Amino acid sequence: MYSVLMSGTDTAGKLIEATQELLWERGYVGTSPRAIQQRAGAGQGSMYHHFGGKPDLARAAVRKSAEEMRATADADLSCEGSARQRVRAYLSRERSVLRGCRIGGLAQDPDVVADPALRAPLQETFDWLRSRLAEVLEEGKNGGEFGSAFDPAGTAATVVAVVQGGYVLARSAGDPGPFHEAVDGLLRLLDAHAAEPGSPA
Amino acid sequence: MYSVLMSGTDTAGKLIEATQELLWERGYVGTSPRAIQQRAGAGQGSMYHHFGGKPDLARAAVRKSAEEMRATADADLSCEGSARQRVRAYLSRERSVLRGCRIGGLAQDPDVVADPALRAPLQETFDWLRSRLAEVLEEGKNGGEFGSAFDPAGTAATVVAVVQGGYVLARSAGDPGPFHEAVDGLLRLLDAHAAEPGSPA
DNA sequence: GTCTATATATAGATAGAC
DNA sequence: GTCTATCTATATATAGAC
Repeated sequence: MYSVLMSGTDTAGKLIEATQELLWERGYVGTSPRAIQQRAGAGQGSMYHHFGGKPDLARAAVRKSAEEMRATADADLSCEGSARQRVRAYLSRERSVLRGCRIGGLAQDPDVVADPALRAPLQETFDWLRSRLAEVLEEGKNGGEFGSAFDPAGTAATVVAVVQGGYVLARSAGDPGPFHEAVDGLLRLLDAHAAEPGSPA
Repeated sequence: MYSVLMSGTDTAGKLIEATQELLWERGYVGTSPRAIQQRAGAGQGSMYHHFGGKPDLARAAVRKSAEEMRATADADLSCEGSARQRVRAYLSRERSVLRGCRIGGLAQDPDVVADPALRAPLQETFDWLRSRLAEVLEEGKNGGEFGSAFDPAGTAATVVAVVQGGYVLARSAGDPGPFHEAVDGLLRLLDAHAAEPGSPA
């Protein structure tokens, strides 16, 4: 198995990176081996030497994208500040909204959800993200940032869904606006759950 | 132009309905004219007699699906009850969660967002839905259901995003669970915005 | 209106030379 | 490891008979 830790300077690495890009832009069904080879600057022979075919290459590319996405999210959620500030940092990070989510976008593809090896990185990424957000929100609740009725796990699922759904609304509108409206609406709802001023910090 | 009001008993209607189903199941890129003809029980000649080709047929099918989706949502949001009850009715309606949204799912398809005539029904549907939800929430706020800091328009965008994102999480997990967790988390956040008991009904 | 024949391009992969 | 040739199936459509 090709190590995901290598950078894309060798042929196999370039093929993986080209596949990552194309899966993001065109989805799995819309990505052809030919397009991958052209973008990677590699020939047919190279691709089928290093990988068993399109599904095999796609599995490597999706795993790598999932790892990168987790690292990015973890950086936001592990920064300095209160739980509320860290969730806000995650939600307000600059994104190329109209491109959508590299991982979430693949969930629409029937051939991806039908192949356990292709779907697994999606499931693992969102499971991890929800649980990491729940952890942060739980810390905030324990620290007195939220009231006693506040539900960290449920709220974590809502936060992730707003981001993924925001992408859908933005792409449908051809405009990043709806993404930001959905996120801002969520942040206001979260503020309403804030504990009374003067609660334990 | 083929009237969207006719039922699918004639050939053109059957072609449109077959296309609606396939777009939902396989997306635009993943749907071939051949598959449409087979599902509709129509031949090549029929399809190209009634429609100019795949894009033309897809435009008719997407417009029809969008109309149907708006009618369904409007039924929930126009029912009896408080604003909170109507939004809850919309969010808690029974859905085939793992199939995803017929309209939102198409936003992932690059050929859909690139074609203004194909993307327009998506944009119009979500614009309408957000504005209809904002209307309901505004009525609720005016009726004293929510506090003065409550933002109907922002919350409406959040509600729509949670549903669309919930589909993404569920399909990624191969399990409807995450959809319902995201929706439940949202409903709890909304409850936190409730006005004090005793406010004007 | 519907059918069959035909046409070009691409998808996705294998074989074997170098 | 990489290249070129080759292969079968499908995508997407046009032409013209009936």
